[in-house]
Amino acid sequence: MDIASNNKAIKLKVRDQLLQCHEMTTKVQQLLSQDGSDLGPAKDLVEKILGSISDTISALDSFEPISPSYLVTAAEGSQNASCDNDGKLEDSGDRLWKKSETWTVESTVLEDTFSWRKYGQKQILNAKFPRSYFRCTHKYTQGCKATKQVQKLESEPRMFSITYIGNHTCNTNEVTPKIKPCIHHDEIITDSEEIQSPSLMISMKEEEENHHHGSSTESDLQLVWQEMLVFAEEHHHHHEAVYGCGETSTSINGLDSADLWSCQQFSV
DNA sequence: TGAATTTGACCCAC
DNA sequence: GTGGGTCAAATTCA
Repeated sequence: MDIASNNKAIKLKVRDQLLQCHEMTTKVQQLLSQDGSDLGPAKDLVEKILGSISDTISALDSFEPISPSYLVTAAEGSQNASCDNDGKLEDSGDRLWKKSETWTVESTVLEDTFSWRKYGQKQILNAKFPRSYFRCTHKYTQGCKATKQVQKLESEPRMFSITYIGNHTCNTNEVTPKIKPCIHHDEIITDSEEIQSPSLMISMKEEEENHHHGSSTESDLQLVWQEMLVFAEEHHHHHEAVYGCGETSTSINGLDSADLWSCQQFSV
């Protein structure tokens, strides 16, 4: 494995660590919810931590598109079960792009740091809830190919299965964003009765693959983490515009749409 | 009035 | 033929 591939493996490892942090924080949140005493500030803090972790994961995913050769095993469920070296799928660049950069998040939190435009909704066979289709708002202005699909989980209607297809290639700094106040996770959570106990689980088979094949060590992990912190500090102002306040209300719209499912169609 | 969402129609892979 | 994904006109929203 070359240096670049090793760094990417380490980056995935870092994200895996973040996911574990998110899960542990979620458990703390559940414990706090069970406690009847006044722990409002603590709960708020936990929700902010969860939001920060989710943002970090999203930012980590979006900083650098992961090469198809590296994520050739990326898959999610039966839909992408054929993410092997199937020649039929690899003769098209677009299909290759899709099959190689697909991952799924199961979360009660629909928001992320990007701007999405809903372009369709379908009732899926044998599925209780419809699936919504979103594309990047900058698809036509910047040719960004990122899309996502959102569907409620039958087993846990409060949660959504969010499938991201492709990394963002858009540069939100090059467009004139609508200046809006910062939107924080706690505000979004507060705004929706659906959102009570954020729980994030990412299923990425390519991560498991790379865990096995990668040569990363704990010391490597610490070094990368320190580099990420330095990088984040150095680019704080830049990314604040991208991931903090500069973007439009992307997932808020998604949240509204998702809530409409339950309000208008399913009366959950 | 422009942007975003909805939804039926269409396309394509299986 | 069927089902999933996308398109685009109509509608709604801010």
